[in-house]
Amino acid sequence: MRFSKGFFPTVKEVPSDAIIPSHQLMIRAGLIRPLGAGIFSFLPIGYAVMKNVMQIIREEMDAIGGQEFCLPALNPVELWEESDRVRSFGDTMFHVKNRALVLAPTHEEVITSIARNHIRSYKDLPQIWYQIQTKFRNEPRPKSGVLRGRQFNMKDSYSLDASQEGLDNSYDLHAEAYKKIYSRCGLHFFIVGASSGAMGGSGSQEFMVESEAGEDTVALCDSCHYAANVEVASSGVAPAIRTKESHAIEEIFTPNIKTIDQLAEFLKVGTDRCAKSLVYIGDGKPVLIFMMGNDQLNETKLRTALGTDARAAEPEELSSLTGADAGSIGPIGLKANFTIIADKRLEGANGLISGANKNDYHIRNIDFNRDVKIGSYYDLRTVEQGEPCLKCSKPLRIVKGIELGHIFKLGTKYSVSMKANFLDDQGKEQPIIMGSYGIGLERIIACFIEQHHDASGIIWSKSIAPYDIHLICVNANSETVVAKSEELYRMLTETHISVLYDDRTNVTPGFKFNDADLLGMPLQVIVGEKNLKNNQIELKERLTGKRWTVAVDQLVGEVKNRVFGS
RNA sequence: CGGGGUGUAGCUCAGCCUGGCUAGAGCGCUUGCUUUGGGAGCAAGAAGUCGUAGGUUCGAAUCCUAUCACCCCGACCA
Repeated sequence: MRFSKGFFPTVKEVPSDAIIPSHQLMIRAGLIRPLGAGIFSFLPIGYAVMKNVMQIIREEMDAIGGQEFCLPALNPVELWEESDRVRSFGDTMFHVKNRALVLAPTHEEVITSIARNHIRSYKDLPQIWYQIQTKFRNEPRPKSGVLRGRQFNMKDSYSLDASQEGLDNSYDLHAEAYKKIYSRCGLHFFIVGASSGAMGGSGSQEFMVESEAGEDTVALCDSCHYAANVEVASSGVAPAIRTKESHAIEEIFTPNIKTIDQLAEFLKVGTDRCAKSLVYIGDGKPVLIFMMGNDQLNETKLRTALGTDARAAEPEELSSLTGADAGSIGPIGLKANFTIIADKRLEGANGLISGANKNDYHIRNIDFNRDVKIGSYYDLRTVEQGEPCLKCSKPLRIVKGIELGHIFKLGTKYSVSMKANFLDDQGKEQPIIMGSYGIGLERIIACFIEQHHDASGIIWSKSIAPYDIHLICVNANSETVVAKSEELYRMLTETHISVLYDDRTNVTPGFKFNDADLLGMPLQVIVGEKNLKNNQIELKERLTGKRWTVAVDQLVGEVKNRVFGS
């Protein structure tokens, strides 16, 4: 493509409302333009990258036996009522005003509908069905450029199996395909165990990249590569000590002591001797939760432990249920009947200090085995930076991550609610066992740029670069330089190398060099007067900035090696 | 949905607090000449309903009210 004929709207100035590097560079290099909040146009160079990513995805999906569909984005709302997801998506789903239609945020329903109409027998299974298609989600707050948009492209696939083992196999195939896809795109990623959450099902993993712009928080071990969303992460942090002797409990006057830190300071003890009390309401019933010292309660873990949603109690509820305000609540002398649970770290501990359920008083020497009826101990705490890894004891890092993909073992949630059944080899009707697997295309591109850029611009990998090489005609006024540039453009193009050819006559060399660095093709071929006099052409590797020259007649061979070599 | 911020030329922004002549700058754009290895020089030129609507005033980009859009923080995020 000739630069002079193409549409490459590069901009020098950083757009004012782009904060993260990928957003700034995608606009500056002319990949995208915003149309509304969370809505972007992909311009030719951005779409070229998108198509390359799609190609990699298609190859890897086809390699595991996937079949590509193109499903409608417009769906009858009735379909979504069958799975009860009109309610569960709520305001996140776009509804069409003048028809009973919705814009699909994902496609489990459509897939299940096709399956129930056509899958009859276990002999029709397994199937892997995928598509690359636009999704619509009414995000309350779009942000970070294309990372969180209201309309975006997703590769979504669905596995249909006759057995749990079949699902496990389809799931593993996807996990392997996803690793290949991200690796081929040039992304540094990691895999985390995730909570299967409201999707239901038995297993789920997220593919993530580490990034300050991320919306998830992850505990990572750099040594053994343990990785988990903090919603589910655990560490090998030491439990509370149990001393040999358990002294009798004793009430102590602690005026105006509200926090664990104040309490530990006042009594000159470590925070690990303090049992922090939290009151939650789950299913309308009060729950008293004990955490060691300043450990933070993890509400996702609490929800899992209780098997129900729970909320923190209001201040008025605290005093009516316990007899004290926050800061003086404890296990002994409660007014109401509580379910009492505690973090595993406190299991069987004694010599603990906790509130007396009387303002300005605490109780010491509490023995959880002797003095408190603990319903159960659960892992309820939020892992913190530097705690030892559960597997290898090396310190954990807590980082922000961007979710690039998510794989789910759905099970029979949709096949049961939507009646997608098959006859097994006993002639018995069974619900199809499903899996669901998603990859965000825009996120791959934005995350790639987050990981591969410098002060001058983007640094594409060969695999997804919009063009293989950037050919620069430095001196557009020199007939010999222009003639040689034109000749090389023709020769390289004939060799099936995709060339972005900067043939502009009206800009200075510096302008072309800066555009080339901004656009970020892996290899630059620079045709200039000085080198051409010596029958030489200059090459520049974008990643390293390394420059070298080759003889004119060896140029095409050298470029071919670079582009097609490993 | 709560909190904060911003809307002035294609882009980045100044002017607003303290109302007052014909609304500015840099970059970009058009034309001509010069220039040509890291975002060129000179000259001439085009380009803005100051987000929108209403109000106050002799007079509003500027003050007031409403509204819309966008950005940031939070809530939310199968």
